[in-house]
Amino acid sequence: MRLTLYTDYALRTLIYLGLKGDRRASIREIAEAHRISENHLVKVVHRLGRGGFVETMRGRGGGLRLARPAAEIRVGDVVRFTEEDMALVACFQPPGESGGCALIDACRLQSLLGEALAAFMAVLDRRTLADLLAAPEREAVLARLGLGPGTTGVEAPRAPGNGE
Amino acid sequence: MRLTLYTDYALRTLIYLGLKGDRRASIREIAEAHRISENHLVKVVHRLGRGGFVETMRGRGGGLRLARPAAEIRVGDVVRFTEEDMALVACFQPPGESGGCALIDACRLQSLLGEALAAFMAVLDRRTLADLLAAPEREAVLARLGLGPGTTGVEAPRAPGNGE
DNA sequence: AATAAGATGCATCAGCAATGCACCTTATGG
DNA sequence: CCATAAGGTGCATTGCTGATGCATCTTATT
Ligand code: SF4
Ligand code: SF4
Repeated sequence: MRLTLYTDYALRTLIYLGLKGDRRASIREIAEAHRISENHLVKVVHRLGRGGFVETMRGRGGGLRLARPAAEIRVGDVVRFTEEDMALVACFQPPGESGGCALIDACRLQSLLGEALAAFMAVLDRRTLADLLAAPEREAVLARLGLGPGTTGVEAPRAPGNGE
Repeated sequence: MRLTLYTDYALRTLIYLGLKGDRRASIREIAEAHRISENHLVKVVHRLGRGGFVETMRGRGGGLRLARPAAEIRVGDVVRFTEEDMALVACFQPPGESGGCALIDACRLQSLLGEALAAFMAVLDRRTLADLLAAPEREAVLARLGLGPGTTGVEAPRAPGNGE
């Protein structure tokens, strides 16, 4: 019962971008702030881009930023999108693959687990990225990430220029 | 986001034992019925025994059966007991281990995931093994497992003697 | 004794998440 | 236009750990 690091990295990235507001961030910058593998993060970011969560821009002065306001990015959607394998048990995936349980089609456990998973996701769907950013501990996060205070664009979403 | 096969095997075993009622079953028997590794099941059963879910008996004529009535075995408890690693993300386990996230102590995601996990387990805690056995598809399960009908003790919970 | 069960520990396998590397593509700037 | 700084893409490698197999011991029945 574990989420992949991949998913957590995706969420960390979104948090970082949310704190940074309008300004773009490069993959390297984010990887260094979090002390995580840059190579791995490349794939995470790319996927987030294809999923419409972040907007990437190549070339000099490029980088990434949130594609939508933080308040419109539901945590549940991110998890659903980045976590590849949401099959709690073997029978969740289409039959014929990986063994196949003898009880399939006649097992109540199956639906119970499905129900539990739905409850899990429901909690995550109730919150957006903005909720994660609004934490009172925000300043502490900023410090840990090496971002200065007052530069997040969160309390001043209408930053004049987005020039990097 | 996956439960281990270990956990699923444990639940399958309990379902099997529940259907079998008072009669003991051997590990081999259960493994064959479910077409799963006997060696692996040995460990599962052993752990279930240490956890007080099943009652094992060695030697000839030995085997295992439920240690408590099915209605008193909560699904959530079984999952909690058999699933070793319930740390959804790295930060769930005590600090100092496996990297350590830069956001720890200041991350809202952490508590949100904890909340979601609690919701997940709450669903499982609401049901007992008896609920899994009472499914209308019971006959189908019995057939698939090679157990004859009318021998489960489920519809006749007040079996006169518990003699094996 | 012989046999049929579970108990226990160790070795091995296999899948896949995680990581690294090489190279390509796109954009900016001078 | 070329140099450079970004992201895009594919493939190779590593490492963890769940899953499996095997050998041996212990316990109980007949
Ligand atoms: S026992 Fe039930 S939940 Fe588990 S794999 Fe079989 S059908 Fe699915
Ligand atoms: S980002 Fe938050 S949830 Fe993820 S590991 Fe760090 S502290 Fe935990």
